[in-house]
Amino acid sequence: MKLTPLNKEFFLRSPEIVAKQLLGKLLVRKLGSKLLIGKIVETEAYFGREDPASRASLGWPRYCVELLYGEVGRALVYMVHGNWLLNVVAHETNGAGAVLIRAMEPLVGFSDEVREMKLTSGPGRLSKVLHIDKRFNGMSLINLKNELLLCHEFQRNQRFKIRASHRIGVSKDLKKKLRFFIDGNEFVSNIRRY
DNA sequence: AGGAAGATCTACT
DNA sequence: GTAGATCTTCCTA
Repeated sequence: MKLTPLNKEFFLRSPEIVAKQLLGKLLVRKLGSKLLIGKIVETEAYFGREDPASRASLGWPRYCVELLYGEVGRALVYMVHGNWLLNVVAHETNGAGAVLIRAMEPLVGFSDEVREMKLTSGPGRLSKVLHIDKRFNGMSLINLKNELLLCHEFQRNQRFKIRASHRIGVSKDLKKKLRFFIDGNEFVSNIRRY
């Protein structure tokens, strides 16, 4: 079981593509001597200022907004309704955007409670279980030395069906469906499965 | 000091 | 599927 972080080129594409490609990839958290590994099963894509749901549309300078335009592969962590949400910066060269990681399937290092209570489905709960907070904002997620990373799956080329829906909790959404999830996976967050 | 925020839980039609 | 209460921190004034 070798951990190979995703490379920068992976994130140098449209957030929509990256959101789909992230499904099935691994989210790895080093917590002291413990190692927590989960498989990403649900994501959402956010674009630049043309996207009314993106923080980029709020204008800048503003917390987090600069990061949307910055180096890809970095974490973007902010608080919404008392929950920390984990995003990764992804966009084409000179673009802006990010992918929100909404849910994962616990694979390694998680307690039975986490698995039974589905504590990794939903962006807020996921951050709580992984102890992700503002400290991670701006940190690279593709540096093997860091405590939080995005890695390739252990067995590549696994097949699964990707489904799409509108983004959750967004007041002004785009016409395009930008929430993606693995069909049939029980750790996809319950609300609006289709 | 007040309000907003990409959430979550519960309880309805 | 929608609606409300409550959630916790950050932004703006």
